[in-house]
Amino acid sequence: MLLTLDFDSEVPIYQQIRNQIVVGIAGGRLSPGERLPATRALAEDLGVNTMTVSKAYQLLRQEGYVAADRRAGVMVRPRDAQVPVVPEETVRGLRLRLCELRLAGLSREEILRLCEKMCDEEVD
Amino acid sequence: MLLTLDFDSEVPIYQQIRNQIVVGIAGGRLSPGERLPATRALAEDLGVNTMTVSKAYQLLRQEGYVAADRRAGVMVRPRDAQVPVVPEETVRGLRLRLCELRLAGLSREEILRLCEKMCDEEVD
DNA sequence: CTTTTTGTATTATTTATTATAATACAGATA
DNA sequence: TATCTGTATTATAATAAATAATACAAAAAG
Repeated sequence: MLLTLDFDSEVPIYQQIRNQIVVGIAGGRLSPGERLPATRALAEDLGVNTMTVSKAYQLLRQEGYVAADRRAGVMVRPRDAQVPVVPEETVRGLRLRLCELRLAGLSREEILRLCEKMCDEEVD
Repeated sequence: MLLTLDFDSEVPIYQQIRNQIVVGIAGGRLSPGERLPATRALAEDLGVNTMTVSKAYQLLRQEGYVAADRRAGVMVRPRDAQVPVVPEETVRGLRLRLCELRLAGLSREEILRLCEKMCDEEVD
């Protein structure tokens, strides 16, 4: 998994890391059970502080996307362990983006086609 | 238009104001050409600083969602003045939310149904 | 047993962002 | 003239984000 950071972005680094890992898992580029890079290794790789990566990992753990094991590091949550709750922020965020697309002039059908396309990107 | 602020949220207040106005425009609760509340009035109404509202308005203006006129205040962008460019952040944000729904266990069809429902909320 | 690696906690510091407060100004309106 | 409009200004406070250096417990490898 290749992570690309945008240091000019308003989005905090730890959030960028968290977001890209979420997209990576959903897209199948990170498989259930697969190990994520060690905190220090990823930090050095990205050129950021150890605690910044740690904060991203803790966030992912809290949200149930990964499981942190002291012995084996951080790994992608196995397929059987489901997270049934849909965060309210996810729903609100989705609505916001759909509204933005609407106001950018896209039709209902164009928007839904885009959503379909994105859903199909997620091959696992 | 009723704005509801969450002061405990991680999302900045000016961003919350901006987001809710965007959703309000797309949902037809704010019509093209309609005037938004005066900066000071909305600030007092929400119990926040004048500049916080001003920052939200400036953001909306930069993004092309509203037009600020010194004489008449801030109004929703008329229907004819289109904004053809889809912000990269919008696309990235949409993908992220779809991925989160996927990882929350929703099927492709459930997600698309949700998107359809949200698109139909936007009645204008 | 020693060394290494794991995530993470700690403490301090720096920087950037966010929000507020009190004024003020230009332009338009009544 | 007085009163709106958005916004610029300056200062200040509070919070968040990121870094730095160190440390600790737990597990694995040598």
